[in-house]
Amino acid sequence: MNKSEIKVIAVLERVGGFASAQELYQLLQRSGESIGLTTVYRALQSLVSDKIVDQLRREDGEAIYRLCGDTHHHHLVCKQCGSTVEIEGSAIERWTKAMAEEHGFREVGHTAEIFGICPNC
Amino acid sequence: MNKSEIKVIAVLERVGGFASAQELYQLLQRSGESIGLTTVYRALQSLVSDKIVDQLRREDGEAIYRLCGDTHHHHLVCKQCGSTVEIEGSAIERWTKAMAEEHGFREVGHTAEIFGICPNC
DNA sequence: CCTGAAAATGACAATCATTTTCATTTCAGA
DNA sequence: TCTGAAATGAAAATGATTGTCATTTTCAGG
Ligand SMILES: [Zn+2]
Ligand SMILES: [Zn+2]
Ligand SMILES: [Zn+2]
Ligand SMILES: [Zn+2]
Repeated sequence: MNKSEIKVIAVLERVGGFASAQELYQLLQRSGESIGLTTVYRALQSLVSDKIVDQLRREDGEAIYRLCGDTHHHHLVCKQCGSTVEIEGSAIERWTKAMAEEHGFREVGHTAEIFGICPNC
Repeated sequence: MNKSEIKVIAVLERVGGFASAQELYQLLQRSGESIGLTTVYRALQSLVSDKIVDQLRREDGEAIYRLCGDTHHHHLVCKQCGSTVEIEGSAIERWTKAMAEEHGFREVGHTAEIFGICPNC
């Protein structure tokens, strides 16, 4: 965990939700931090692989990031405005286990995401 | 529904699942069709807005497309050798519906994939 | 304090999917 | 046949993301 990653975490805390790398870069610039765009990207990559931030995609394909809670969860994402809800996924956990057992797979993990249009849109 | 859109639908039928615009373009070229990449993109845009084709995003942000109404299934993928098994996902369908209803989302779809290590590896 | 190796940084260039431009071709209808 | 709107596609532009590489910072051992 280096200096840049700390700065990125701090700005993500201020944002309190999803933001793109470019947006985070702008925010850091405006708040007087000296940090390059490349470094913002690198810090985000590192934080994602350490599971400290979540990465998703806007409808246009741009990556967006936010601090992630530590509990395992899944996402319900609005296709229009990008707002997300963290949802309960015990059904998926059971499904994963059942399918893995049925086909003899070990060390299984899964990805699951629901997308649709939210009540506000 | 013009000539290009028909060609794109035909190749999507042959593919039988998700494919990117670039992949569809390659396939059309190889099968001797004369069609430009720009036109493939335009046809896909039009088909998406007519709800004939579903659009979503790969993990890297590239857009992928499939015909609506394809028989829907999920994949169990080996992390080592890449072999895949198509698996049944009615549990996921129910989960999707329940979560969407609970949060007031409309027009929902989902992605779900299990990865692990297969019996041969 | 030094000192040098390793890690971090950031300006800049490269990549690549997607969109825009614009000149040309098609083609339905008068 | 004539005409204009729609379709087409090559080429250029766009924009997020990644790669490169020279420079700077960090820091453990002497
Ligand atoms: Zn999360
Ligand atoms: Zn919404
Ligand atoms: Zn395997
Ligand atoms: Zn399903």
